Amino acid sequence: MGRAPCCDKANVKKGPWSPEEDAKLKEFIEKYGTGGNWIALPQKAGLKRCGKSCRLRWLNYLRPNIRHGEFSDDEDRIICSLYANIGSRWSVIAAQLPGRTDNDIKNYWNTKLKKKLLTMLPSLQERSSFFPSMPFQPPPPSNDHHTPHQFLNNSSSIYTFTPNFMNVDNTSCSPFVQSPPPPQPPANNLMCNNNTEVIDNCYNYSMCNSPMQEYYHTSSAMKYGMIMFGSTTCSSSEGGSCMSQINLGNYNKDHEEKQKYQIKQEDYQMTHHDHVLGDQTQNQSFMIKNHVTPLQNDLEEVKQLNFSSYLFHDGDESKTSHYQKGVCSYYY
DNA sequence: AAGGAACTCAACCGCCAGCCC
DNA sequence: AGGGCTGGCGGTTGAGTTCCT
Repeated sequence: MGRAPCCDKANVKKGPWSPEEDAKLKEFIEKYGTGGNWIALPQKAGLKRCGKSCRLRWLNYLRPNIRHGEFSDDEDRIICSLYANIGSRWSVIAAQLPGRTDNDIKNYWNTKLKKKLLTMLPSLQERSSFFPSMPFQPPPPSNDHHTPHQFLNNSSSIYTFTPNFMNVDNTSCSPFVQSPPPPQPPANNLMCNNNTEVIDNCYNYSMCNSPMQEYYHTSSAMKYGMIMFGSTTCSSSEGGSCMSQINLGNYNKDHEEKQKYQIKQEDYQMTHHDHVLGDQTQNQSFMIKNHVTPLQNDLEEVKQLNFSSYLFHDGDESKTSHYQKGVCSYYY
């Protein structure tokens, strides 16, 4: 048995709304409210429309304080930041942009903002988990032990990507910012202390023992099918393989936190594997990040999200490989 | 000027969670 | 407890518009 239709499809009008219909709907809702029942509303209002259609028209177009038109730079930043962190949760994103509808934001992202970012970072289009439709290819195996610096030196340009739009010095920046040449890795490879506070506040770079920055490299990094997203979490490492350096300790220490975000062990592992960076990560700390951003701190809804969606925001997890979902950072 | 391509965005579709009986 | 109903949501569509050649 099929699903019961929400209305009599044969007797409802579809397509664009006329000014008369808009006026009818607006007048009715302003007078009587929705009555908590959209399905019954069109009949009461004298509209030959599906209740869902009325709801959509009201929410996306007729209700007061709706803003249409150009998005500001600030709005761009918020959208990018949230998208990078939580993916296509348009209603959650819209909740942070007064007057904007989820539909507007979705359209804006799909038609303009995504392209805008691509323009800023052309080779991103080549291969990126950022765009799930892009095929992912594991990087070639590597026997050398490049330091990140050496690795990055092979490149023509280096980008820092911070979806929360904060530079390491806490100044605001655009999503993709060409970075200065990376400083030399610290001699002791110690990236950051294990202070939980650092984990909880990834912006406090000053707490790290050594300079740390995340880089997004247009040719080399993308060649490896990676994109580094988000704010940072620190970790330390003392050699060993990439996999063995996966720093789960900080999260494991905080069982409550782990539970809160429903972190799964496999979620960590999928992002940290030799296939992504090979031995190039041997001397660097490398771990999945908890995307704690100031914005999120204001967002109870965001906090409730499954942790994996913070890390892998490509939508349908059942259709994508773990590697495609890889969202990672590397530090030195 | 015309025709095709590309883009925009309002609207629709169908799934899902939660509520109610 | 469970089935039906509804609202909410994200993905997709397609008509209208703009751009390009």
